[in-house]
Amino acid sequence: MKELQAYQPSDAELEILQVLWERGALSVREVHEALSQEKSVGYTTTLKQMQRMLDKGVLARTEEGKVHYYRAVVKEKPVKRSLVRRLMDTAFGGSAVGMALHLLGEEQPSAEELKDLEKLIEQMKKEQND
Amino acid sequence: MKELQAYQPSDAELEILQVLWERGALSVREVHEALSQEKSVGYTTTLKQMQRMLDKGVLARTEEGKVHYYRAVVKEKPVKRSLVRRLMDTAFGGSAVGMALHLLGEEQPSAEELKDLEKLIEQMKKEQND
DNA sequence: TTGCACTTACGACAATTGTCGTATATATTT
DNA sequence: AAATATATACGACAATTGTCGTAAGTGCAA
Repeated sequence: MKELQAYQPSDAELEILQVLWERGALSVREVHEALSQEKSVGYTTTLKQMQRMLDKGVLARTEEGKVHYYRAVVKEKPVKRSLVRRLMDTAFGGSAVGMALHLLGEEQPSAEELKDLEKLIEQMKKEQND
Repeated sequence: MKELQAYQPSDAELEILQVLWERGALSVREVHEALSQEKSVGYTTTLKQMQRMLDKGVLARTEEGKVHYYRAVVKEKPVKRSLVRRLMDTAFGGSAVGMALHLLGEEQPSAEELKDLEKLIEQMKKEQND
């Protein structure tokens, strides 16, 4: 049985969510400023995207004077999980390890990161023997 | 400087590519049969997708009687790499390890897979000291 | 030679996306 | 109160996607 299809944000939506997940409730202006650091885009473009996300129920907002403050309704973890899962399913035959190997093969992790990885693996080995 | 945007197949396109990467040059019928195992979709839908991919230069074909045989022009590795990278950049701040950790935290790998992972990590540790 | 059976070619459609321009409403400043 | 900023609301557009229906071509079987 396939999962009910989870919410899959588009690229532009994900960028906006990313900002809101990190910084909480923000005005369109604030989100727009944040996005502008990364790319060039019109204010009304960001506004429109956020309004559409509001319609979809992905964002919620509260009004304060003439400014509207938006916040993410969808949770970061599950959304990212579903994004990763889709790619994992179509491109890596559903194998998390396969995808992880592919990822790790791409770049040299720092000593710090290697330690995290080893710790995780240790833990997984232990769980294996339960 | 950002990379030139690489080809990013849509979901349906990726499914088709997946079949062709695995099995080489196939007729539309054959691809359609393969896809039908996974989901319900009309023959002409698959045909249309493949024709569009031909237009884009993503696929190439040779005619043989009335049947056309299609093959992938784009390479599996780079395409997957770019797909993973996009998600990694937008959802995991560009950290491969961050994404890998997220992935591995999701499911219990088999003993076999754990071994692969450990081997990879050993290798990376060695490279670190070069 | 007629006519299935099967293939490709084409066109159409609705939904989604990314982008804006323009209009309107509302504060804030003179 | 009038003018100036600044926010939001709305509508539009082109491109992409996923899906088909229908037409037209081709070759083999009866």
